[in-house]
Amino acid sequence: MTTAPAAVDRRQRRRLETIEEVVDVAAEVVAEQGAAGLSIGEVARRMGIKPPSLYGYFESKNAIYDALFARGAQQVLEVMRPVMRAAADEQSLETALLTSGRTMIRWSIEHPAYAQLIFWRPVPGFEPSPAAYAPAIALMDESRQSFTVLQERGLIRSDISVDVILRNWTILVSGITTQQLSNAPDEPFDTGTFTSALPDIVAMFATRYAAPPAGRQPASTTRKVRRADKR
Amino acid sequence: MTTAPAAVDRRQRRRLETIEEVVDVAAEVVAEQGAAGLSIGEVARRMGIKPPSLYGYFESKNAIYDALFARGAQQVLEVMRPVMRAAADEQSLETALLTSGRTMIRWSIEHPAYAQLIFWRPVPGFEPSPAAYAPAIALMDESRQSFTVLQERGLIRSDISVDVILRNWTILVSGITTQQLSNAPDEPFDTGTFTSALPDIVAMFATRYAAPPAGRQPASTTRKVRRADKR
DNA sequence: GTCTATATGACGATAGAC
DNA sequence: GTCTATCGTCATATAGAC
Repeated sequence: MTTAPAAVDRRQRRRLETIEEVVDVAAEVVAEQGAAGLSIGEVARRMGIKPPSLYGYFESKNAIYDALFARGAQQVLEVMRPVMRAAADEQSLETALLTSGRTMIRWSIEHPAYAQLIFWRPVPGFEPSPAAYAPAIALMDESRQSFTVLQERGLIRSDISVDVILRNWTILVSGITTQQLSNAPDEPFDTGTFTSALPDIVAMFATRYAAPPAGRQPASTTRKVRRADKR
Repeated sequence: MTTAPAAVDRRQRRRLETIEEVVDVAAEVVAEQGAAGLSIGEVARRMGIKPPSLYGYFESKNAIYDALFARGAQQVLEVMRPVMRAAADEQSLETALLTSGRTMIRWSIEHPAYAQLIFWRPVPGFEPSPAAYAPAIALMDESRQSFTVLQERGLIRSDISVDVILRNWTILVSGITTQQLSNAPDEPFDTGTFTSALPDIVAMFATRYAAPPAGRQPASTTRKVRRADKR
């Protein structure tokens, strides 16, 4: 029969492969031309088909953006998940942040096409669908979870909420990534002008938010760290 | 005579006014649609003229982007210059950074059209001309100058180069701005989720880079600030 | 079912009439 | 100095070949 399961599967599989190829090619184009430089015609040209054929797989250009966003968010989640799990078991806040920050920023620098789409909003009129956005939310949830564990383990000051810690940490990661991508996008992660600042930035953050060693905290309220903390 | 100086001046002035109007309208469009959403047709429509007429004033769409970049960079320089001068005379690194950081970030949040163009690279193929970029360079130069003064006045640690300080400071400012603009662009500066982090971030930075008070610095090499500073 | 052919309207840009 | 006319390309849509 023409509708036998095997045939359906084969066709379905072929279709999914094509969809993947579209996203692959779109990612190439975005990597070369920037997120706003994606065109359906260019994708079709590289695939050796005509632009209208793409509409059999994606109902609009924004749907391709959405697939790119989804794939990027999914990849970064997969890359970050084991690192965040390991970070929660780290011996100090500083090493935990250094490894997870390095992984996150390296991925962003090495996948600027996805990073632009996820970190910035370069495409007018495009908003990621809830499904595409889900991994990004999961990433934030797991980050919050890791910080919570670190705080419970006594490596993070207990007088500051995890949400504030997380917000401030995302600011730092976003700052390094943005500066590197917009000012020197061709520098590799390992020798980047701004990526090289990560140890500095992490030390800064850890000095402020790491829990002070037990028994070393005087009753005095004039400690520098305390004083500056009115919020 | 038709080419008498007075007539030339009047025509020249009229022309410059029109050029200004084009940039005004383009700024409106970019504020509404994002940097990549600018179209010559839309600008012409709002001005009540036809698209080709714009080519009498700008030779290309990128030339309009360039004018926008130049105006934005010029404005931010003018806004920042007095603040940076004052910052150099401030009583502490923390207050100096708080006022200048607040001014810079507030301007960026309140002028997202220009900020996008200056901080990010949202338009494929557009690079600002040297002339348009000049104010941005001047801003960096004056920032470096301010930090140098603060270091000479003993408010900044003398064992770290001004360039590293400046780089790390731009990372923090860029991080706050980017997070606010891309995650909650409609929040005003005063109550923004990320702009509210500025005092925290500044305190973090100042705790690390402010010169320790004279006479309070022990010979010990185990000071926290020192230890984390291998670079 | 998936493609090609074709059409529409907006875009950036140019040439030339007035 | 502004217009009309026009070009090539773009995203998008539909009809129909195979």
